[in-house]
Amino acid sequence: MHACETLEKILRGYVAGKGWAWPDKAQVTPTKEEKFGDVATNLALVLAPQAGMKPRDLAADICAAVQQAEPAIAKAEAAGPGFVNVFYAPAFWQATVGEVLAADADYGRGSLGAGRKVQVEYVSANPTGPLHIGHGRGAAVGDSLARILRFAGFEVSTEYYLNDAGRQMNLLGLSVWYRAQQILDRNPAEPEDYYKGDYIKDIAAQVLQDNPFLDARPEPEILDICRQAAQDGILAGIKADLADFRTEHQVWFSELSLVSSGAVDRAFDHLKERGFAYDKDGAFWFETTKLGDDKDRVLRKSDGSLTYFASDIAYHDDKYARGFDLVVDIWGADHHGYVPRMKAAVQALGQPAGALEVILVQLVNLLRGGQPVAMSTRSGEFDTLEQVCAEVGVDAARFMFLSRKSDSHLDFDLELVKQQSMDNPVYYVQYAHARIRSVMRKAEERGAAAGAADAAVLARLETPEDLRLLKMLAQFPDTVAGAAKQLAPHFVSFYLMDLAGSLHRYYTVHQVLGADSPDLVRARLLLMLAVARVLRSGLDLLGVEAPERMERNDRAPEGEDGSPTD
RNA sequence: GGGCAGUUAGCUCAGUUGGAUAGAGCGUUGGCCUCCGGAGCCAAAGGCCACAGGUUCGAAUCCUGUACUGCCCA
Repeated sequence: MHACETLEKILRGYVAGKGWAWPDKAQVTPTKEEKFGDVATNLALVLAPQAGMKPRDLAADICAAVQQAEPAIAKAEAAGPGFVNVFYAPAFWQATVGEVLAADADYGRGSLGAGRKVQVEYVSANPTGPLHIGHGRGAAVGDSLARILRFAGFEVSTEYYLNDAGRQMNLLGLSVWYRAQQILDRNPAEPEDYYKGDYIKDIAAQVLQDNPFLDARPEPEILDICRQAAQDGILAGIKADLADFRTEHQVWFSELSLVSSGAVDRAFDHLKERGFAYDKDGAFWFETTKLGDDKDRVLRKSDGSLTYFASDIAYHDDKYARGFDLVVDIWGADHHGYVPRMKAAVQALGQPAGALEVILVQLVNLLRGGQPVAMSTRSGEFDTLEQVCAEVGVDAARFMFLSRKSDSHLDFDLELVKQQSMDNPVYYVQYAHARIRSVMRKAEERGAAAGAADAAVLARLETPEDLRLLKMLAQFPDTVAGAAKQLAPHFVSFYLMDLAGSLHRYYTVHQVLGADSPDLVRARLLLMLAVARVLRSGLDLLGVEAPERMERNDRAPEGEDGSPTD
C-alpha cells in the first residue's frame, strides 16, 4: 500500500535519526474499516525496550515526528499499548484516481517478481478421458495464478505435462480395441479394469472408420493404432475444453520425450554426481533415506522400465535446466503424500529449498440443489468441465473456483452457481462494473465528460463513501502483490467483492450525473472511471469478463398478485 | 498402524504469516424505488475461533496432547 510505504519511510528516518536499529517485528499495516486509523504501526511497542522508554511516551514522540515530517498526514495519534494510528488527508487518497487513470491497465502492476522466471504447470491430466470439474478447478487456479504472477512482474511460462507413457495409455488402447471388437460383433473378452466411458465407444467407431481393415493387422499394431487414436482424440477434446475455459498452456510437454531427449539420463547423472543415487540388484536407486524418507526408492527397475518417480524427477530436472527460478506445480490434493518426496528430489538435484512450490487443489463436490451429482467417469458424464460450463457459464465457474482457498473442499452446487444472487458473487462484482458503464453511457448522452484528473476537481471527493472507494483503489497494488506472494488468487476475488460492495453503496447514496455542480459531476465521473478500471483489471486476473451491461433479469411483474391464474 | 490437511455465526467461507473491539455473503427480522439498471442499499439479531495445556507484553494464528472429519500410504 502506498500509504504504508510513505509512513514506513518516515518511520525509518525517525529511527535512524535516533541512532536506534529498525526492529524486525516492526509493522506498518493498513487498518480495517477505519476503526483505528488509515494506517497503523506497532513501532512504539516493539521499539520501546531498545529505546529505554515506555511505549506510551515513545508513541507520543513518534506521533509528533510523523506529523511534522509529512504534510499529507492529517493526524497521528497514540493508541492502545503502543500503537500509532495515522490518518492521511483526503488529498492523499484523491491523488490515487489520477494514478489509476494515468497508468490505466498497468495500475497495480508490480515489480515483486523482478523479472524472475517462473513456470506454472497445471491440469496435466492423463489424456485418458475428458476433463472433469476437479480439473476445472485446477485450471482456474493455475491460469489465474499465471496471470497474477505476470502482473506482479514475474516472467511466467505455463505448461501441461502430458503423461503419454506408461500403463494407463496402453490400457486406453486396449479399451478402444475392446469396444471396436464389440462393434464388429466379435464378442471379445472383457479386459480387466478398462475405461468404460461412452467416449471410448465413439473413438472406437472412428478408428474403425479410419482403418477399414484394422482387424487384419497384427495385434500389437492394432493396439498401437487404437492408443494413438484415443490419445489424439481425447487430447483434442481437452485442448478445446481448456480453450473454452479461457486457459492457456504455452508448452505441452510430453513424458515420452524425456527418454528420447536424454533428460532421464541427465537427471540420473545429476543424482549420482551429488551422491544421491546408486546401482543395486540390477536396479537404479534414489537414496531418499538421506533426505528423511524411511526407505530408498527405485527409479529404474531391473527390467529397465522407469518408475513414475523417475519420470517426475527427470521432468523437474529439465524444468530447472530451462532456467526457471521458481516452479509452481498445481496438483490434486490426493497427491499430497507425494509433495515432500518431490521437494526432496528437487533439492537432491541441487536446487534451493524454495525452488518448487506445490499448490494442492482440493476435490470439488458437485451438487445439484444440495444433492450430490454422480461423480463416476465410467457411469456417466454429468461432471465434465464442458457440461458444467455449458450449464453455469465460464465466468461463474471460474469465479466460484477462485473464491476459495485452493486447499479446502469446495461444494459446487449447480443450482446456486447458476442462481444470480449473492450466493454467486460473480454477478455482484460484474454488476458493479456494468453499473458504472451504464452511467458512462448515460453521461455521454447528456454530454457530460470527466475531463482531466486535477486535484482541484478531485478535492470534491470528500464524503465517507468517496474516501472508502479511494482507499480501496489505493489498496489494489498491495492486494495483487499479496496474492502473488502467497500464490493465492482468492485474495483478488475477495478484494473485488469488497470493492464492488463499496461501489454499490456509493451508487445508492450518491448521484453521479445528478450531482449539484458540474465540478462534482466531473469528480464523481473520474472516480467511477477509476473504479471501473480496477474492477476490470482485477476480473482480468481471474479470467472473468467485465461486461458492459448485464442481461436483463426478467422478473415477474409484482403487485398484481403474481400467482399463476390457471 | 503410520502420514498430510482441516475444525471460526444456523449454512458456505475469509482472516494479508503473532497485534487493538473477530469479518463477509446466504438465511432470519425490520426498513429504502419521483432517482444514472433494486441482480442494489441500510439496520438488527447471531461467536467460549472443536477441547485442554504451553510459549509472551499480546494467540483464531506458533508448540504439545485429545476428540471428530476428509484424504494419502502400508
